[in-house]
Amino acid sequence: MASPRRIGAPDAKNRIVLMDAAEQLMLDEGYAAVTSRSVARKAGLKYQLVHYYFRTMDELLLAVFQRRAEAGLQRQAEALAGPNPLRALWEFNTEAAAVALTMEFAALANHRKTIRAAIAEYSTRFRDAEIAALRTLLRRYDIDTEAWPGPVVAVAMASMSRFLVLEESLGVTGGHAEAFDFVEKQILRFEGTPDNRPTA
Amino acid sequence: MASPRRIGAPDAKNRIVLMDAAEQLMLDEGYAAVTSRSVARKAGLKYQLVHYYFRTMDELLLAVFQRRAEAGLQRQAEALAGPNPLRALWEFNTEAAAVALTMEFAALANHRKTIRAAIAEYSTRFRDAEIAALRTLLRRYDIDTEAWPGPVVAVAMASMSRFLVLEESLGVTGGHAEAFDFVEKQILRFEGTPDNRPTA
DNA sequence: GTCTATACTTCGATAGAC
DNA sequence: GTCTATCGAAGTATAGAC
Repeated sequence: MASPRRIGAPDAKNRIVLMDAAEQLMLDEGYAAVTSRSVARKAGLKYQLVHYYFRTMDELLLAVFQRRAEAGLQRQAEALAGPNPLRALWEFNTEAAAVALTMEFAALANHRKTIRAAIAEYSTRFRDAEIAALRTLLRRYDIDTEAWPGPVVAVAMASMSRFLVLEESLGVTGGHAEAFDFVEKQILRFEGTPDNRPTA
Repeated sequence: MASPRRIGAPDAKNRIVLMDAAEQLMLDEGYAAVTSRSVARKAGLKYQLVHYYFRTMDELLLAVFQRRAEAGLQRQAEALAGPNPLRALWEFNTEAAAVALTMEFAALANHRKTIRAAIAEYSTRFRDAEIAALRTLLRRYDIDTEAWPGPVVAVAMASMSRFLVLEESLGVTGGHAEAFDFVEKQILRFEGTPDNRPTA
């Protein structure tokens, strides 16, 4: 399995450049467009360099995913620790680029074992953090957690946010205005606007 | 644009066989694995025949999508017209194969114009039917449509069902048991079990 | 309707010189 | 660390014989 081939340092500048190019390509044209040649072209390098920094294309894709996932976990933690966790979480989960990239990796995961394992691991960590945060949050806002358990609210928020963003990117908007309005009302009710917390 | 090349009849048997093979490949290995050679191999035909029945690979993919979408609209209409529309809609939207195929096409749509247009069109028709049905349904079940507008419930059901199925296929299950349980309780409340309508 | 033959492109990956 | 050179495999698509 292991190759005796030489490999570039993990912190080399060109390694980062190649990862940036791969990520951008994935967003613009989908994972199928991420080839060693296309990545190198976008990075302004020779395509053989891709194979010098990454043993296989899977290794490159995996590195791109892990970098974003780690950064995402960091940002999620900050959002949940802030003064308006509900709003911050919703906004974090409706970032168009992040959702698009996640969907692309999810599609890729259907037939790439290593990607699949990485997605499963990070998704679980994201979900666990959301559930833990929502449990305490719902209690703080005096919400009936018998009728609205934390895990249910977490799944509902995660699914609706991603789904709405995904559909909008495809040009589908039926019911979106009402859905966004509904979510906004709930957030307003418990956290008000970012600058204006409700008194109740 | 138009080619003078000969093309097979739309109802030819091998055309159907090729579409079946393409669909199965898409489910098993993702859209990137759907090539003229792989499709023909699975169908037990020469790969040149793919180009005889379909001018381009896009045309094949589009035909596969449209066939499933039309069948789906038909089944959705039946579900919504039945005695337990809420349960039927939920079950219809949580069919693993259908969700997987939809997600694969959604990913494909990011960089294939013709697929994108088809997805947008059919998704809108699906959503419109769901919203129309839920509007009358919520009224029938005496649900406060001020607090729970039809479009909001439609979007929530559509997003949660697909999201849960997608995550399970990746091996992510955090919060799923609670979410499925929550949905089941709501359906039970308004429609009971399939054989046992509630009295209230 | 199905076949052979073919043209052309792009891919991942490696070896070895500089 | 980057280059040239190259391999073999796979892809889309078309022409023309049968």
